[in-house]
Amino acid sequence: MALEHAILVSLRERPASGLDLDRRFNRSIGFFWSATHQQIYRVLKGMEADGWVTSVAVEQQGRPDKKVYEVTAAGARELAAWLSSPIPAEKPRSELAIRLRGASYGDRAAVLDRVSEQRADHATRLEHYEMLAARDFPEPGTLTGQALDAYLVLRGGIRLEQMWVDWLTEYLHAHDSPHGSHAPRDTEGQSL
Amino acid sequence: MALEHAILVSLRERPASGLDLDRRFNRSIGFFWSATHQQIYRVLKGMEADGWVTSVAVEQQGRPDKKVYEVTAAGARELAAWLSSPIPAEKPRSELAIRLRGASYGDRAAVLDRVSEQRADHATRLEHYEMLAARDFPEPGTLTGQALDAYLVLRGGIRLEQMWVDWLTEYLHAHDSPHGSHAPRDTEGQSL
DNA sequence: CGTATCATGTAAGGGGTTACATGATTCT
DNA sequence: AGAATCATGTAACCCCTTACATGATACG
Repeated sequence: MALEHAILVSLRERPASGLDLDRRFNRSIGFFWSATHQQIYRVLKGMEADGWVTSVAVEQQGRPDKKVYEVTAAGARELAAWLSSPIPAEKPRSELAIRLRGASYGDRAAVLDRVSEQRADHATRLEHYEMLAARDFPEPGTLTGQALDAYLVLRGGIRLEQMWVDWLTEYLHAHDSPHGSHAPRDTEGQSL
Repeated sequence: MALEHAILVSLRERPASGLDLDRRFNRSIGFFWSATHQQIYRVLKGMEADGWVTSVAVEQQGRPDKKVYEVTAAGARELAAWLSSPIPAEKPRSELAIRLRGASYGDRAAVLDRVSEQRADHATRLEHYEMLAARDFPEPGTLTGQALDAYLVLRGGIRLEQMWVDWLTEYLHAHDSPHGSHAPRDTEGQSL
């Protein structure tokens, strides 16, 4: 049930509507948790029924009204309790790893192409995260509290993307160079 | 639908019963995909109905019979097609990151304790993976085909655990030291 | 006028987890 | 006799995804 708590964190940082939250889940928070708008609206409804959040209809000019949610005292209590509760083991879920492992049971060249695409995606995301870090946190040494946490989570995103790029580079390199009887690839100009 | 294909990969490496697969999902394959035995049995039944696998009852001495599954030609075709198919974007799911991000809305000391536990877990897993790599792949440079893939996936597990240890170390250090003389140090052990 | 964006939903179904069930055999 | 392991399941539930729905206003 981490989505509820991710929403609580986001709403404590700043009140928001369902669509606002949807946008946030495509940005900072979404680096480590994803959610669709359907899910967000449904969960918000449940959270309001549980008394964790309240909503106020806000009129806008030239736009439909929106329901802006904020965290109640009960919601803040729930979040605090959750933050101190034991962390269940994270269960791995990487489809790409299965493909890497099973590559010899299909068209290896095709798999390597997919891996190259994937590496390019991760490299792009890595650049994006690094840009965000430089833009939003130019002086990390001075940060404290919530801003420091936000920065450190972004650092995690950078580390994770860097790991993917490194790993996939190792995979491609191991399959390209040593017994290089495969088709020549190396489309992406990637350093090693 | 990656579980079916993870099972196909595993069964192509070697035929197995449901419980065998369950054990494998706590080992090599499980480094990047987890599954409970209930799920495995249910999915195996569906796969047999679809004609992707067949089972043979095998008698054992002093133990109950077991149903050993192996991949059919249709299953092999399905796996090959899947391996060449586009890879959907991996959707992040890290409860720990949400806790890091939200730490200032609860008892920070308690959160830091949880993070320490988590770091210790990842460090233990890292050691375990490195032991497996040293034991099972003493000469990585000589590997090819399926064995090379298995090794490279294990390398990914090592990289991932290393990333967690480094990240959580950075987090703890940033919140421990009074003044962030911030030099996020990597332990990035470079590969072959 | 048609398309895009803002904003909030409903409905159906897939995938996964948790709890419980069953029956045999080996170990202490 | 009791516990642990081997081996295979059922049932209920929860979370999430995919597809579809609605109605407004802004843009070209």
